[in-house]
Amino acid sequence: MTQAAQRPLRADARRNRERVLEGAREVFAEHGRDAQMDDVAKRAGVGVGTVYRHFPTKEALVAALAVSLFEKVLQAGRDALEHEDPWEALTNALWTGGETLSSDRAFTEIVGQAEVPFSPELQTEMYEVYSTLLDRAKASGDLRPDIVMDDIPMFMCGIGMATVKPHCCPNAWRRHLTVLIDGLRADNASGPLPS
Amino acid sequence: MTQAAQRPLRADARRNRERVLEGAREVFAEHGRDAQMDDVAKRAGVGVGTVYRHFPTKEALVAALAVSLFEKVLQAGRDALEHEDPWEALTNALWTGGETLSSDRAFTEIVGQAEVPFSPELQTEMYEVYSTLLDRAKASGDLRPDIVMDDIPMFMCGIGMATVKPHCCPNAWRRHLTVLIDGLRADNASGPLPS
Amino acid sequence: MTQAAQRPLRADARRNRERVLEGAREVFAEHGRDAQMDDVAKRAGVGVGTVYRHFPTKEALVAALAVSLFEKVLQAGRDALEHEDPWEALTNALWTGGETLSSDRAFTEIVGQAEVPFSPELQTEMYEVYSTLLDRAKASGDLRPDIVMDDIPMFMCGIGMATVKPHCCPNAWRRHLTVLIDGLRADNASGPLPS
Amino acid sequence: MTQAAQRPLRADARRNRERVLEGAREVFAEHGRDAQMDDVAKRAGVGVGTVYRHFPTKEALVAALAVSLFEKVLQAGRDALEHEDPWEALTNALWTGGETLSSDRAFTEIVGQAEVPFSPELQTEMYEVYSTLLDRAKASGDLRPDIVMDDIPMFMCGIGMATVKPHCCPNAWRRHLTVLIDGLRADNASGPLPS
DNA sequence: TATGAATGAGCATTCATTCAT
DNA sequence: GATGAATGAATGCTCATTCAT
Repeated sequence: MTQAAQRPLRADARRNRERVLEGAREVFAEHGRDAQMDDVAKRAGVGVGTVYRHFPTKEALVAALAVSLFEKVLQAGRDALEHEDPWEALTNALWTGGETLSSDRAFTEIVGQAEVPFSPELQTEMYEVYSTLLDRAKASGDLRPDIVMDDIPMFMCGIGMATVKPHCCPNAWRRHLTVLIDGLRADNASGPLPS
Repeated sequence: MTQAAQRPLRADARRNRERVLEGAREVFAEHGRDAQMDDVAKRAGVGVGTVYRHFPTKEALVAALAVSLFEKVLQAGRDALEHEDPWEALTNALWTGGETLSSDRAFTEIVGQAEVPFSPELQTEMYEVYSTLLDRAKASGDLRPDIVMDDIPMFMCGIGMATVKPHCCPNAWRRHLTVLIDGLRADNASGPLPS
Repeated sequence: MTQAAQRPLRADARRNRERVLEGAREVFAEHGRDAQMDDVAKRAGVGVGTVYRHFPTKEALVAALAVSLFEKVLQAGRDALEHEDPWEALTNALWTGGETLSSDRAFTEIVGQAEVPFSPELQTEMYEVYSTLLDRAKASGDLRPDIVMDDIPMFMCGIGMATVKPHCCPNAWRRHLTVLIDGLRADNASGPLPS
Repeated sequence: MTQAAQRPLRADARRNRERVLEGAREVFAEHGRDAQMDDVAKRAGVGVGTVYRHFPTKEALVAALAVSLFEKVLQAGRDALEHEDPWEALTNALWTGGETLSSDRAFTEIVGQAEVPFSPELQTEMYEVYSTLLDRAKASGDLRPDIVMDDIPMFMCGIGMATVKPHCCPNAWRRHLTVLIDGLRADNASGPLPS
């Protein structure tokens, strides 16, 4: 009942929340983290007040944006787990994740800043999914054995960086990732990674 | 004599300029490009006016910082040209350049933003030096033949990114570069780079 | 209805705009163009931000002030056109305009500086109204025939100047204008004006 | 002796003082009271320190400028006393004073600001000279009898104002003064001045 | 004594956030 | 709830003045 009474409102609110997030994505992609809340509101077609109703601070809005991207990368990992071949699975995750990141300048800006708070659940699942991918690829002998979970975001950020530079060809990140993946192969390792 | 009479003033001013640059380097490294001019002044132990005497705007100060790093990377390239072995030369340049970049969060912040105006001379020399390094390494068959000059800054930025993430171990960028370099070897190329 | 629903906001904003203009008028009258935006805000009883919402820069605020006075002077001219007697009409315009100018030190400050941008429409109407006044008074033989439109602001500024000098009696400008008007009579012309 | 020993220095210093004043005159004429001390120094070909050696504050420098003009106007009055004809004498003073003022935008700017402190001696002599001119012209029946000493600076400022407006013809102030002088004639007075 | 580099209070302007409508 | 006008702390920059050389 209460549910029934509230649903219309919630649908409205949810739609608004989405519009704000979408507007924020666009505006942050264009202007980086210097984008202004007023511009987000304008792009979303709502008043600033509405932005603040859904996200208490600018920081919270940025965090929400980060989470939404984080989740896409996580999903890329989950999907990749389906692949039989461990190396195929890992590289698939990296390519899909790269695609996501490269399409969103905001992400790099955001992750470039410290302290983006992802929920423990999200982090745990991320850790588990990607650890599994890494472990399998190590077990099959395809992946350098000393790669660790913490190296992954670092690689991903490199990709994001490739996206930011405006003079690069749109494939820049793909070149970057190609080299990186070749470097990840166990066979190609010139030696152990510094620890 | 006239020289001796003039030098003290200039020496003082030059010293102050250095102090400002050094202070700026520290402050920007700590707070990124949001660092405040007043803080730069405080760190340098001078008044804000002095900062502005040497650098007309915040933008100019940041640019000066970028140039000073750019020149270090260029120097790394020049030095590397001395090496007999082409592959040795290239990787040496990358390692030395990486060392420079990784020690300075500001650089990544700066390069992450578009429009850093380096002088044409600087850019030209940079291009020539690194092109030579690449060409030699390609000629000797060590480097993937389809690597181009434009890929270099992209790789470097990836390194910078590795430095920014605060939770990474101090060797993070070295792990990144190790993988990258292994991926650059002609022998390890799984295929051509997307163009 | 929709009107009624929207008006309150606009009415509020408009009221605030007026308060800002009024505050600015007072503060600029007191401190000249060196008056500070914060003081304008304080006098208007609003935050600085509100001042800036209505006038994007200090310059724009000053210009708005100038326009508002300019319009009063124009209105003085329009009203004067009603008078039958051409000389009566002209002197009336001058007296009324003088009254306006003398009450506002800011205007003199502003006009004393070059480059006050009045809209072409405003300037055109000003020109037409005062030219008519002059032509009529010349035609009736009351006014010196070689007076031209460009002389008018000059005379007016003289009045403004009389107002600025703080040691003058409040009637100073009236003494000034009295002499001036007597000098404008065709009968009193000792010779042609230098061109 | 001490005198003899100091004179060379004084000559130097006096020359510098003049250079500063001259530079200030030029710079204030160009940029009005917003002119900067550094610019004055540059124009005078000296360091700022030297400007400050001769004039303790910007205010003092501006005052000195005002005094120098004030003295020219005073001199114009003194010279005019030589004329036999009282009306000739008065108008001559006005024309010569006008010439001086009109050549110096700075003066208007300066006098436009309140509180320019002239020495009592200067003020007294000014008062005496011009009062004499006025009294003689009243006695001969040429000048409106209710003109008082305080009206003079006001008229002069009107002239200064005519000079400031950049779009006016160079003779603008002469037109203004012509009208004014015609208005000063006793015969042309339409009535008493408001008091 | 002259110089001009250094100083820092002061001011215009911005923008995240609040709150009356 | 939604709106956008209002708020004011924060920040880049200026310029009169000081002082080490």
